[in-house]
Amino acid sequence: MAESLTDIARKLNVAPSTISRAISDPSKVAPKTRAKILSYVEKVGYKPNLSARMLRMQRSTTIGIVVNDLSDSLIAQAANIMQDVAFKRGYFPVLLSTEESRTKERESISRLMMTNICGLVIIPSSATASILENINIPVVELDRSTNTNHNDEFRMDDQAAMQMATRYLHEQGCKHIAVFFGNIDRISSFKSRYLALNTCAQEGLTYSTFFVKGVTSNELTSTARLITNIILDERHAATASAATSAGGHKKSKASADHDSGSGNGNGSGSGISVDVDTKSRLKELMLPISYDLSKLKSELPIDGMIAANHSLASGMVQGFNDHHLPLNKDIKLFTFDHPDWLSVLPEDIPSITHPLNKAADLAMNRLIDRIENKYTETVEARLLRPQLLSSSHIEE
Amino acid sequence: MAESLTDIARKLNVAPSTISRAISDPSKVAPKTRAKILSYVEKVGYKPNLSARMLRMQRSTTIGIVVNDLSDSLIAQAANIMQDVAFKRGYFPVLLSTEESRTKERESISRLMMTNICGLVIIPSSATASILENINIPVVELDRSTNTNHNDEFRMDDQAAMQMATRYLHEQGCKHIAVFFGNIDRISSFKSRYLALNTCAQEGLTYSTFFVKGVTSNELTSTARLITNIILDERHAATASAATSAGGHKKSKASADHDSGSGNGNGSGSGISVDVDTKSRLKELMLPISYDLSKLKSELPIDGMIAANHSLASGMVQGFNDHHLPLNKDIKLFTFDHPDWLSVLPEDIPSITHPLNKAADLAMNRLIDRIENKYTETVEARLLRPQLLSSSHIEE
DNA sequence: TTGTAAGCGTTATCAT
DNA sequence: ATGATAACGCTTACAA
Repeated sequence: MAESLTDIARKLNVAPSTISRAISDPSKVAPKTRAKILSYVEKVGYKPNLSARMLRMQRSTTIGIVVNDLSDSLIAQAANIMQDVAFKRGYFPVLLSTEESRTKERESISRLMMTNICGLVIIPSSATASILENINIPVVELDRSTNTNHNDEFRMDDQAAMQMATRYLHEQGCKHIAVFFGNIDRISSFKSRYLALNTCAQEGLTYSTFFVKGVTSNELTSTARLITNIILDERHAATASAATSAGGHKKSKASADHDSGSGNGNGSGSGISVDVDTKSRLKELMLPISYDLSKLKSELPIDGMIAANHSLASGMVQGFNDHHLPLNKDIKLFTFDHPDWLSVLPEDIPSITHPLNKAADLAMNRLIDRIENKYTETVEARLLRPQLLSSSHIEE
Repeated sequence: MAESLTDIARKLNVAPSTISRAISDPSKVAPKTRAKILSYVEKVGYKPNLSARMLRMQRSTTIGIVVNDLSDSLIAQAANIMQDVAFKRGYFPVLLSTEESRTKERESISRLMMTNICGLVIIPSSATASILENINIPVVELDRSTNTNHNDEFRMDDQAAMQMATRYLHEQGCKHIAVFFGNIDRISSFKSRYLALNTCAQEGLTYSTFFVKGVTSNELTSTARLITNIILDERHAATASAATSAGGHKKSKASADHDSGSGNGNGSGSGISVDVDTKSRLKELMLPISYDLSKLKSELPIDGMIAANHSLASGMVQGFNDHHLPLNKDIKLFTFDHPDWLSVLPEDIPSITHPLNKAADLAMNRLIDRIENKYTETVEARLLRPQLLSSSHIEE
């Protein structure tokens, strides 16, 4: 068994309190005894019992970090940074991932509260507000918002980001842009990005919004892929009908599944086929926010696509690969989040860097400032400016 | 403040011990009082103080999980799985990431010990063995090994994996394969994969091994990229000189294009004049394990490349992109780990799936079995069979 | 400067 | 079936 403070006190013939002082407040003990104690403590590798200390002091140095999805490398990096900051400032971070599950979120927070955490950084979901209702420790919201204005918040300036995205595509000469979102009712960042779109009127630019079904990152990706395939099919059908529609093009894996059902139906020339079939298929893939398919087939074919996060972007890219279409040629792509895998693509995809690392740093530092009462202003929602990353647009 | 058990006892006019029993051992209390207590407890949302409980019971249900790199999505997924298993079996997982830093590893483990963890799953480094020396709780090693035979171990069967890799490339008609490793002295999986290579003699197949410098994933990637660029330069120079057979040292100009055009690769500097220069540059990029450059320039040009993990693979792919070379055409690529980003590439790269998720599940379950004395056999090193993933090789 | 003693919130062992 | 009591290891007045 590990030695306790009292054990050591007996061994050295001093009072337990002396040992305690020697460790925590060296000035309050005679240098000589202090040296004796510390050397012995060092020798036997004494580790104070944190449970006892926390119980006695009625406070802990444990900070909870609750994130939505650790498999997301952006989030994982942010988590790392927060752990670092916490460590450096003398706190002990406890990291939990909810996988976008409310049940898990509830369990995790509940369990964290039992362990006497002294603060919490959380990437909230729409369920978080009610879970946090009776919590009386400092909380900081990262990346998303509960919209309660109860806590400090650090996240990207979605409006600025969307502005950059649309302006960029506008400059590239795009006319009609498809924008992919996830569930805007569940995830605040999708919502704010969607709302931002309304402020992004660019001359001669129109948008089609797609609300992709799915909760997890993987679900978003595969659904986005399917939708992209449908869009590319549509486009192909449209251009092909202008010329002669010569059978189907070559597709691989994923597009094969969804095609098997429709089998290109009544294809055989005759302008734009699809219609009913495509419509119903699209409906299945999207959230029940009405989308007017006719937009998709307006005179202006889609020549730009924006993914509101990197999971959606991954699906888009896979869709283009399925069609053996080069990225950024006929249709310009643009993605939020600047995911790692961009570096491995043969073509550049312009992107908005998500300043999540910076936000994470600020969030953890703010939390600790709150804990230590070094920051006592009213709550603040800090929006971090994103950055446009693109080989053909190095300004900013 | 949160209510304590004693507070509740006072409110209900019962002894604290009765409350405690009502919660933890319902059979030991009268159904009537039990109901009264539980309903009240429910109402006020009583949360037991875990510090006090741990202090009293001299044990905890906290399990430490120490991983090397959370930004690695494979690792992050494994961490998730372990957290799940732990939760489901009534334990509380605490996740920490070391970023391959020994200091952090030491700190993390030390801190975990103070919090009274009852078990530990760790992805060990070469420093772990000494850190764990005086630990007397169950430990399970995941993915890598301390080679101490003190703990249960769950990881991939590296030998089988390397066999699959080389056999596959052999079947594809490769003759001379470059194999990229990281630091084999620091990371056991690199070592075992390297050692496995010796058992992989395939008829008419030769290997050149590259030990890539770097600790973090990013470092490995960027160094691997540079080395790949050099290899491709060499190859280009070789074929060019063969074609013109100008029997001279004209190769230097060959690589000029990609250097200027390759965008953000942190500049491989000015034109490449092979031999001396290349040799010294290669040396800088690789660990001081002697490598005979002449092999690289033997009659057999490299026609296959194996990356011993996905960070190295990422660098390779970027190298090919820098040269605007299609993957898998003249040089077949092969990677360990089956990283996510493969799905986003236009070309398939065959890969070995790392059965880390399975291993993580087994590891956490074994740990808890040890904690609960449900498993008392001597330590076991379980090697999990990897799987070959390739579009042109669906067997296995 | 150091020792003494009380108490943090639990649970286990007794006694009732 | 329940209540009283001690103890887990530590910190912190307060006393010496």
